[in-house]
Amino acid sequence: MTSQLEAYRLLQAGAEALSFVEEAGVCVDTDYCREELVGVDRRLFRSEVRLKHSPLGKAWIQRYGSAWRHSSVAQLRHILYQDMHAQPFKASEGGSESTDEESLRQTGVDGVEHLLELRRWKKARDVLVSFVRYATQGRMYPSFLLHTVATYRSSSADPNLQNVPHRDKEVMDVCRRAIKPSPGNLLLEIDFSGIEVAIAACYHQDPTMIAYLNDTSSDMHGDMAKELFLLPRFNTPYKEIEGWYTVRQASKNGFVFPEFYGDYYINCAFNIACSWCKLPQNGIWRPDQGASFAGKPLGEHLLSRDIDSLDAFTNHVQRVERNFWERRFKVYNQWRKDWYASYQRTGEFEMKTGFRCSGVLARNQVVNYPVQGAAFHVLLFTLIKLVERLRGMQSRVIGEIHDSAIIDVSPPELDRIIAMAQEIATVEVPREWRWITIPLRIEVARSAIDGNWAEMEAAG
DNA sequence: GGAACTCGCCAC
DNA sequence: AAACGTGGCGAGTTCC
Repeated sequence: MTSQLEAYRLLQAGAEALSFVEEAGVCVDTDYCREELVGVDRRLFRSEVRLKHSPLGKAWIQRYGSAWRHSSVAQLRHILYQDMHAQPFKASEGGSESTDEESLRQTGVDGVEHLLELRRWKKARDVLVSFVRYATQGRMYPSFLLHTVATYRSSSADPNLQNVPHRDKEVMDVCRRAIKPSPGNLLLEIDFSGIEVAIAACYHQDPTMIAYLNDTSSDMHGDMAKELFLLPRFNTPYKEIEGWYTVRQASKNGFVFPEFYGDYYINCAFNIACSWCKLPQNGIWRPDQGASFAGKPLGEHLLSRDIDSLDAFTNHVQRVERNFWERRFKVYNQWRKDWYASYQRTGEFEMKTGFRCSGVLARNQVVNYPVQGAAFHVLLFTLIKLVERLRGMQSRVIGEIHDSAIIDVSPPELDRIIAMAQEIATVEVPREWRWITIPLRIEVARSAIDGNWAEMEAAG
């Protein structure tokens, strides 16, 4: 078992390595930011005009006049739930009626789509403005901290380089085009794929999970997708069927990962029904909408197996969940129970990397912290070694996002750095930590020379 | 005029 | 029994 002293040494070396990362800084194209802000502002203006002329906007201005602010959730709450008598869909953390994206869509009020569009581009605007604000002579210097997070992960600030938009393709493009390699260089991103799932397996040693992780031809998310959506058998491989990727993603992001984090079937069923099947709308189960698979909407696949309501789907997901934890991954499930019981007895637990957690923690925290923390420590170890070995070279590690490192690479050094990263991740990490019993894999992506962070291609 | 709070939302 | 884990940040708002 790794000792607390080793944990301390990892933090010490990590802090030193990250100080070099901070010193290197990130190249940012402020001319691009300023130009792009013109277009973003134009989008914002157009959406604001549309909102003003919608029923929602009219009601808003009628009550607040020139004091109306589309960014004021307090005003919005009043308009939606008092003046327009919309049905609150859920409460926020503090107990008031929520005005988040899901809640706005659920109201069905005419005009919320313009407000959501405003929020989307406001986010992009905030990112570009912060880049301009933090840039000095074409570089900015985000902080990477190791002492702020309960799980012993890192955080980033001023600006936060760990939450630059990615999933929304359009917004991602606008924001990440601003981040560049140094002149003549390229950006390289080294990413540990599925690291949290692999690290979790090092704790629970579930044979079914280990088999999935060792057999690259198996596909856990694909198997779960078939079960979740009751997909029929086909003569052709699933991956050749239209919509397979979407269905698999729905299963992964709507069921498997939420279950790993501690969510449960009622939420999963509802989210999948809303986000992927576009169900239920106004309480009516409409199987003809949403993502489709083999030319048929997912709702129809479900209907053909007698799932004709949200209740029926929820019951089905409950059965899938039982099968998931009580049969498929029962050893994993037993580990969660034992791990939590041990915490309840002792009031503390220790991560595989030697970090100790104590205090009043909820069950989900107790189960998640050791995985989240140790997974990050694998990245931190890799980053420390990379920073060490890049001394005397031209390339610099310039950032880190929990399971990936970003490097500003001088082209002649590219192949050497990729080989270095492969060696560290797949040989040196498991040699340092014998408890790593699952093979670790990295994915490498690169930009063009003088490219940007929005246009990354697989490399290595 | 600033501290502290809530809310929404981006990342992993 | 409980019910998605960890952060940072901007805007609005309230309080002192």
